Amino acid sequence: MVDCWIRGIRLAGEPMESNQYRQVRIEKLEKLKALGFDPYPAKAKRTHGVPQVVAEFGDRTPEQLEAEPQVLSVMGRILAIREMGKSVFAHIAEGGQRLQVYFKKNDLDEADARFWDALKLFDLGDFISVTGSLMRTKTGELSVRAQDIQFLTKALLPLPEKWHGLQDKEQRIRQRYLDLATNAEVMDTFQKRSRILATLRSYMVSQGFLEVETPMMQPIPGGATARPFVTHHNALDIDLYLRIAPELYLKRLIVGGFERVFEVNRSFRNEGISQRHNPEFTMMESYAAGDDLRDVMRLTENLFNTLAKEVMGAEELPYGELEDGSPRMISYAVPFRRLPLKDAIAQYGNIDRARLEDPAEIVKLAKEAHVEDLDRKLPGHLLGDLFEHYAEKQLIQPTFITDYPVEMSPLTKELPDQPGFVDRFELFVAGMELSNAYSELNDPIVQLERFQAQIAEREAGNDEAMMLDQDFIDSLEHGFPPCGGLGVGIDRTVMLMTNNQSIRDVILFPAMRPIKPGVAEQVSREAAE
RNA sequence: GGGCCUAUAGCUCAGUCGGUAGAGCAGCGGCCUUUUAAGCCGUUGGUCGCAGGUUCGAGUCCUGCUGGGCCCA
Repeated sequence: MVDCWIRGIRLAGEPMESNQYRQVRIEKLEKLKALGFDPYPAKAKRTHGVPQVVAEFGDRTPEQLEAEPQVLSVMGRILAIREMGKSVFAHIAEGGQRLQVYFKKNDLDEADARFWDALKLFDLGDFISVTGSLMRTKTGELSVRAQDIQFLTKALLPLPEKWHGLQDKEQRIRQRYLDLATNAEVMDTFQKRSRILATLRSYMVSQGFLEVETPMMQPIPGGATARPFVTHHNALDIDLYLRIAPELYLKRLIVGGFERVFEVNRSFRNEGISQRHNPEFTMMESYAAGDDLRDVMRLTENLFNTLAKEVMGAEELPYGELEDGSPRMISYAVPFRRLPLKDAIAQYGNIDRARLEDPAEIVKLAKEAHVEDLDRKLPGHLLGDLFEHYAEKQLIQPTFITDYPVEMSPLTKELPDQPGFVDRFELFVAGMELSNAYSELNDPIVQLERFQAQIAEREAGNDEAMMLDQDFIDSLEHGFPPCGGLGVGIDRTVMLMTNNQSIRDVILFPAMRPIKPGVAEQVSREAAE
């Protein structure tokens, strides 16, 4: 059978390399057993985690460690072993941090030399727990001087190279565990991602929002213009769509009387994969009754400012490089710049602002910009295309783009003084759309008209246009108060904060093509039987 | 969808003009009781992504396929 991988998971195939490494390690495993070690015990002896040891004792001097001995037990995966006759140095890692262990033959307990013999059976990748006192070597490195060893797990397959780590981009994603185990900056990115999410949640809660959960499988996908994934519920015998946004359900909660809610979870869009797009991605959406777009802007800029300061420790963070190779700095100082969409096109496209008021001129400009599907699109759509073409990539410092055409925004309240345009912003940073927010449309009659315009678009061939959700309209008819809604792309936020240029660097298991599609189908069929 | 690049040992990478497949790390056998990309001596390990073609001879040239990366509409 051939190997078959889906999103990094090997579904079926030959046993992993039956090579010399595996064979040798199985023999060592047997020898460990013969010495009386359980190669896979259930519980590790541990008084401290490695990060904890580094944090608590990292600044102790050799004298302090001698005057006040710290005896502790730590567990970790062996990442390096340096044998020196009757001394052995090793680095163990846990939680993304390393600690040196010093095994000196005379220091080890057990007169029968069991530990010393076992040491020779350790491989890179094995887990051990070590008990001993903290010391500093003569080069000053904090180390555990081992007296007692507990063997925890035998690894049968080798880790990637210790110095370069795993480089092959494909393999790093398909076998993310090896990437995490050997590339410290990868572990760091994902630890920061976790802290960003925790900080985001506490910030939203501090602003009076309640976290809620709404369906990820929806009978009518809504809240965005995108092609959905379809799945099937057997017992109900209905097709369901993986949600493209939680919006319409969160709004129902506002109708129900929740005042401020937010949700952080995955949405799914059946579109291409790129450096900035993964078919499933994480979004935070929030709805605040009584707020308008100005309130949402303040919420948003303070959110990013808080993330930068609390997680990364600075208001100004590097993202990518300038042409001369120096880091490009992004400032999250508030307030962020505000710029209406048409002004952005005029400014960055070097276009006479007056032309953007004339539909015929807009079509002409769109032709010059080589916009696709020109005849199918309304002037409002073309403005969106022109913005993408001329302005988007140049919006480096955080900028709220405002005053969007209504055609691009079926769920947003119209601006009273600007017919055809709505009270919406998108936040751009480093040329990326980070966030999208509306003064929510709460007039059920206008909302129904907007849906009908969407249906007309769908019939004209735009399969990303919205479907009619009558229950959502019904909910609006029961009274939906003025409301400020916000969506924040979490993956892209993590990219910015951690200075990663690809969304795949901030998603643990991004979508990937199976290596053998034919076999994948066969395997899943067999599994289903 | 189009263009460019890429796939060689478990990992990181060389491989010249087409002429017997290489190094470092890792592994294995030794030496070494404060090393840290430890060092020293010896040594195992290859379906050169897959399938064709050209050639006396292909890792190398050509075609197709597959996976991955980058750029463009």
